[in-house]
Amino acid sequence: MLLFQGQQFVILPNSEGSYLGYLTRLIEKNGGHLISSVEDETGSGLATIDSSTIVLLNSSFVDENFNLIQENFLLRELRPFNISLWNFIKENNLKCIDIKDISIFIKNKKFDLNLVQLVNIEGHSVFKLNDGVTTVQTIKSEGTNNSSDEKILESKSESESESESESESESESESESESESESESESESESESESESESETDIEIDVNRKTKGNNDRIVNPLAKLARKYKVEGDTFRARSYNLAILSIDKYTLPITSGIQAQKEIPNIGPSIAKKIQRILDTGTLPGLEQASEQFDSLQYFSTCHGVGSETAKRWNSLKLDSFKDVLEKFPNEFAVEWPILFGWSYYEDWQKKIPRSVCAKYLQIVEDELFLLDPDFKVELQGSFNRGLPECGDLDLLFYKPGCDDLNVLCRTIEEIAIRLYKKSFVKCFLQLTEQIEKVFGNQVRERLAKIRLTENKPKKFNLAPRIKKALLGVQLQEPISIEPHNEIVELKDNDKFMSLSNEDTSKYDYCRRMDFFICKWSELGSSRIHFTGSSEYNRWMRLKAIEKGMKMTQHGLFKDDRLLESFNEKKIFELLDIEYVEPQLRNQVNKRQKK
DNA sequence: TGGCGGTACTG
DNA sequence: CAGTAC
DNA sequence: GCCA
Repeated sequence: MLLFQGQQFVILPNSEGSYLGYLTRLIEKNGGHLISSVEDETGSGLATIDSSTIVLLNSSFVDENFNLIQENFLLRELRPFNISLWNFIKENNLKCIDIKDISIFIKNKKFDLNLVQLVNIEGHSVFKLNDGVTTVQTIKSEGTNNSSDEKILESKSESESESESESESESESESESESESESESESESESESESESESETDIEIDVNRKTKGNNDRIVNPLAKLARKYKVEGDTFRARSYNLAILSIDKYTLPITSGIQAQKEIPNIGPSIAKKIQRILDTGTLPGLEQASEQFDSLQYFSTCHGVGSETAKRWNSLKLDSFKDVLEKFPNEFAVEWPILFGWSYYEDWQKKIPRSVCAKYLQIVEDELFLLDPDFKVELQGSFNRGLPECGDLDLLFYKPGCDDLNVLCRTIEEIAIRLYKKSFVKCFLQLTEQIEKVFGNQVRERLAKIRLTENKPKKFNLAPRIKKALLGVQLQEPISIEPHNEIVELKDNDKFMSLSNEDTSKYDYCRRMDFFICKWSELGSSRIHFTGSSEYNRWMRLKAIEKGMKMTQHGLFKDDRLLESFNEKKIFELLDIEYVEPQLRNQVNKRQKK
């Protein structure tokens, strides 16, 4: 008698991509029947599902207390026709388990649901915010079926798990006091954030800001200045300009004079006010045009991973205008910092945004490999994905293991995972070296060096880190993805194309992506999640709050006088800082109205 | 006038 | 230490 | 660059 004989399973959000191949084969080998996702829109596939079907949930949607998390993300990964499947599951109370728990049955050689913890999928919508308002914030990526989305999401959430119930309840108590303090601006109604979520661009990337509003002719020159200062390495000045721009965007009235702007808009001081007046008078700013040539040069170089403002300025002042130029005139510039070679090789790929629907595929691959290595380990997508953005610049993966604070185990694991995935050709390159990584990857570094004829100068002596707390990688899917990113990028000059490792076939979109592995101790899960979810602006703002209160906030926790106050419980950290807890989706920009 | 987030990795 | 990146 |  086979283990899963006669038992039906369905994998959510999907089992496609063959990355779950290992598990599906395992199940089928043991006599289980796997319902492939319902592939037609008629819903007829539902007929094959009955109340005894077991739902296998992708582990990234299950938290340590076996509650469903990130239901909105789950729904987004489901195809439109599978939304009804999800409805069916909820209505009929189908049993859900974490897909990783399949291993428990295998281990015990027994299929018995008592062996595992069922996942609680009721009443755990992330749309439940602290203020008790059910926020249906739909991210406007592919808006095919918003209506059905919302219907499901309105399921109210009274049954909270006890683990978070205390923090919930007390933040509720003070929520009403603040409701009137901020009247007009953006927060008013959530539905509105869907229609113009464009305003929530990251502070770094207002390059692609849309033209809107009267104040745009003022903002554009300022944005240019911000980018200019950024590539010049004057980050504080650049940041000031960006903050000013965000403030102008929030200011709904037309700007008629510099003085007015300085008086009424925050983050605008005498200098920017003067520039605004100049723009109002003449339509532009002096110096922008003639500076643009230098700007192009600096931008061209510093777009490459590993090249920052200082290197870019140095190369620019040496009158170099391409990487090849640098190579020919100053070959030693490359002899030392080999990661730059990969930045050069994937120059264009690494600028391409990743549609969030694709991100899940990348996660899946890592998850499957991690499961084989240690099924107790967890990995989560952080960064812009976690904040719900429709496109991500890179993928930030946070690894941890419940109960494990051992840095050696954690470091070793991400290193091993990365190496295994390199052998499977998913990982294309590493940006640091350890002894182990050098063994498999060293030759490719040497190959890149040989490509620019530097092999002789620097035989094969690399600095090897004893262990790595984070792994910076380039990764690539085997099968092309049929979704095209559409952001603008800085193009590699023809002279420099000979180093490119991008796929020649531009009809396929299997770009190389930047992926970062991070680890955190179990005891630091909360502060790490805050840190890696970002955004960077949000982190800055939060850490500033900590400073104001005489505390210090890092990815390792919240401290006062070097004493740890809290690092595990995310909500508690917010509480200690007197900040209202907000879901990751609302951390794309700083929310001016913190309460209490 | 000093401060601007705090940490990890490389050479 | 400076430089770069997260 | 702006702000405390």
